[in-house]
Amino acid sequence: MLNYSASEENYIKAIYRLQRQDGTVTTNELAHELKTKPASVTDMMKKLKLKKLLRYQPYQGFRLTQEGGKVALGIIRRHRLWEYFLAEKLKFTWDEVHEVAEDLEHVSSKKLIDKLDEFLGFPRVDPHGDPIPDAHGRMETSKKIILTELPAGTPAVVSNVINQSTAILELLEHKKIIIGTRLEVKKKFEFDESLEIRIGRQPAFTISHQLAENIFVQLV
Amino acid sequence: MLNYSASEENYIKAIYRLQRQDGTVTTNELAHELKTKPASVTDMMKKLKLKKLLRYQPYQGFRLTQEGGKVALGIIRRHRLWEYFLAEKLKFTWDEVHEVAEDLEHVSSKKLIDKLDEFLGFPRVDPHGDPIPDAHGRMETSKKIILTELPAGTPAVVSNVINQSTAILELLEHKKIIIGTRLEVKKKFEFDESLEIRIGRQPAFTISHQLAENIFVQLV
DNA sequence: AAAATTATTTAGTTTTGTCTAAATAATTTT
DNA sequence: AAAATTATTTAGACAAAACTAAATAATTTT
Repeated sequence: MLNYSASEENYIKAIYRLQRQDGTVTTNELAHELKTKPASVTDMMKKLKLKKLLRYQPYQGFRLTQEGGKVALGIIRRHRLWEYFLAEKLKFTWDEVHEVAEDLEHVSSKKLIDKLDEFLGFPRVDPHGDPIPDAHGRMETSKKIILTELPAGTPAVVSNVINQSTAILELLEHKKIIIGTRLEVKKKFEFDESLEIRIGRQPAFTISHQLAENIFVQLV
Repeated sequence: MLNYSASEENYIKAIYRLQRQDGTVTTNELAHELKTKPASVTDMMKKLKLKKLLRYQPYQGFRLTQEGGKVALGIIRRHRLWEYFLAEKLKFTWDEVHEVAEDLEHVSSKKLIDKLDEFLGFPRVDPHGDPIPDAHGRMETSKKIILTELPAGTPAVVSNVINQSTAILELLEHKKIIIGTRLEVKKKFEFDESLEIRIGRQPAFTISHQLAENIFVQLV
C-alpha cells in the first residue's frame, strides 16, 4: 500500500462516502462536498485515475476501484480509531473529536494504527456509532434505518448520530439519548412530522423531525 | 500563536537544536541537518524572517527571535509528548518512537496536546530522557555532561541517550544501561578511549568511546 | 430540434517548497 | 594581495494543489 497526500486522501474519503449513497459520484457533488471548485476536482480525478484508484470517463461519474476502496477503508479506520481515542482516553466531547481526527488520520504509519487499535481494545464503533474497519479493512455492516422511518411500536437501539454539532449534542444530552439507547416510537404526528418516543419505562416525550432525521437506529 | 506548515516547523526545530550548540546557525549547517540544499534554506529563511521568527542578515548566521523560540518549544513539546505516548501506552520500543512522532508533532491542536499531557500524567522527560516543555513552554534544564567527560570516581545517573538507532538500543539493553541507571567511571583507557564503568555493586565492565559519546549523565 | 441551461473540462495563474546552475561574497591559501 | 576555495544568494524551473475564466459537452426547456 503506497502513501497518499492528505489532499488525495480527503478526495478518496469523500468519494467513498458519496458513492455509498449514489453508487457513482459527479464532479459537482464532490466539489460541493470538499468545498472546492469543480476544476480542482477534475485535476485531482485525473491524478487518482492515473494511480488506478478510480475509474472515470470524462462526463461520466467516478467510482473507486477495488484498490481505491481499500485505501478509503484504511483512512476511515485511522479516522475512527483516533476519534475513539480522543473521546475515550482524552475525554473530548463527542462533537469535538471529528475535527482533530481529520488531521490525525493522515499520519499513515500502519504500525501506529495497529498498536493504537490494540491499546484501545479493538473497538468496533467510533463515538458516533460508525463502525471501525479492522486491520484487514473489514467493517461491520448492520442495517441501519433513520429514526423517521422506524414504524411505531417497533423497539430499536440508537446506533448512530450523523450531525456532529455541539447544538445536536446539547439536545441529545438533555433528552438522554445516546448511542445504545433502546427506544420505541409511540406516535408520529403528521402536522410537523414530530415523533413521540419512549425510552424504557420512562414517560414518552416528543422530538422534532429535524432531530429524528439525524438519528439512526437498528432493530432489536 | 499562528499555525505553521510542517516544513516551516521542521526548519524552526532544526534551528533551535543547532543554535543550542553554536549560538548561531549557518545556511550550510541547516541544509545538512535537514538533508536539503543551501538554496532551499535561503528561501525558507526569507520567509521565516518575514514572519518575524528569526533574525538574519545575508551572510551572517540566523538566530530565532523570542517568538521563534516559543514556537520551537511548542513543537518540541508536541514531539516529546507523542514519543512518551508511543513508548508508554503503545509499547513502541525506544528507537521507533522518533520517526512516528515526527509526523504526529505537526498536528497542532493546542487542546489535543494539553489533554494528551494530562492523560499521560504530565511526564517531565521523554523516552530518551529529553525534557518535555510544559503548556507554558517551560522546560527543566539540568546540566548534563557527556559520559566521556565524567571524571573517574564521580557517581552519576544516566539522563539521556542521543543516538536513537536500533543498534545502540540493542547494545544498551545488553549492557543493562537505561535512563535512570546510576553508574560510576572506574577507569579511562587512553589507548582507545574506552571506559570501565560500574553499575551499583555489579562487576565493572568496559564500554567503547563511541557508545560513551552518546550517553549523557547528571551528577548526583 | 433549436435554444437555454447546467455540468464538466481545459487553459492559464498562483502559492509553497523544492531543485540546479550561475553569480556573488567571504575566507583561506599561497 | 592576488588566487583559490568555500559559503551564500539569486535566478529560473518544476511539481502539487488550488483558483478563475473560458470553452465545450450534455441535458432540459420550449
